[in-house]
Amino acid sequence: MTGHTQSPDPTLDPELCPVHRSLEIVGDRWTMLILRRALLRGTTRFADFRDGLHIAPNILTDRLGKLVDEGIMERHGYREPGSRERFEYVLTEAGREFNMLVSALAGWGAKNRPLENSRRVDAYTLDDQRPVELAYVTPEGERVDPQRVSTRRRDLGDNPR
Amino acid sequence: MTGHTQSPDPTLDPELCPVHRSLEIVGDRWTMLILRRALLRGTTRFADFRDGLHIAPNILTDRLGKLVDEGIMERHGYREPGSRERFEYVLTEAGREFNMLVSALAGWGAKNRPLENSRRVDAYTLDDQRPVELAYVTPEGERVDPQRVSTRRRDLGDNPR
DNA sequence: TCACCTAAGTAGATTTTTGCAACTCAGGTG
DNA sequence: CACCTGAGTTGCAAAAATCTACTTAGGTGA
Repeated sequence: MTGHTQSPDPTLDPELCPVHRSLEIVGDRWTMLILRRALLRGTTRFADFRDGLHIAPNILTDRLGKLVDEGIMERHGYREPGSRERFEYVLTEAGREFNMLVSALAGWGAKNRPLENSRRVDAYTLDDQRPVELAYVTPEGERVDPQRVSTRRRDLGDNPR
Repeated sequence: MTGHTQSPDPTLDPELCPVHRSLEIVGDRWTMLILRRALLRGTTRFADFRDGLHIAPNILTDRLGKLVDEGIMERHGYREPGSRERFEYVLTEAGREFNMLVSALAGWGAKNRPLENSRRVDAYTLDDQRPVELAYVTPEGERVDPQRVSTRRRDLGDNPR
């Protein structure tokens, strides 16, 4: 009998679930596309994001502003010879750590929505350019197939509510 | 002088970037929250998603329908003793593979938005319950710190456009 | 000096998507 | 036969995204 009183579900509160906290930042239609472009192409400038993504400038302003507020990007002035000062948006350390998220998205898409002429999204070590992959590993360093991995919370019993 | 004519940027087309193809599916404010609940709590029923996420039923209908159309969930009839047939939404293999994405989101959130009382999101092997983590690894099985990994495309030179 | 250029935005009208609340529908129970 | 429950549907209001045009600040060339 699960005659439980509906406790105020704690997973509701974004504060209590790290997945939800991340999604508060990147869970809209544009932010992750902006970060992908920054991570995969090194884009930093307003006009390059705007033209490359075909995003409306007011939306881009809003999203870049939020990313700066969140400490994911920094707005830096720069000056090219013979131009006035302009601004660029560069990833912070926290922003660069979205590379695992980009790799996870790329991995899912490549496997589950394969396409003949699709571009590859590779990852490699910065120092010596060795290829790396995103994978589940045990503390002993053994790779485990994602299909053999569960993220199910064990403190819930089998109550899915 | 980069007097090149603006070639129709190929990364624009979602068809050509696996990250974009994934985001076409999970790049909105609700879909990933639904998948998180399915993966972390094993939720399958309409009312449990609705009440657990505080999502409007019309939005939930729409998102579950899309997930079914995309082959990420399957709508199954079930019957509890003394009830009529009802329906549940269960993850397919493609859907379960979003566990890496959930782990990536959880990893970013836990590291970059740490919070005292936050719930942990762990992953473990299905067969013998050993803990696993999401990590970048070389083909030889060496773990590499995400800050030492780049996902930058090398075929672009340093043109970020 | 002045017309023109560029990058980085703002501003306002329109369209689309969400959110909310109430209602429906189908079958089962007392 | 009145009521219950889960799985939705419908209609309207509110919020967000989109499209387009305009602004701003400084630099260049004539």
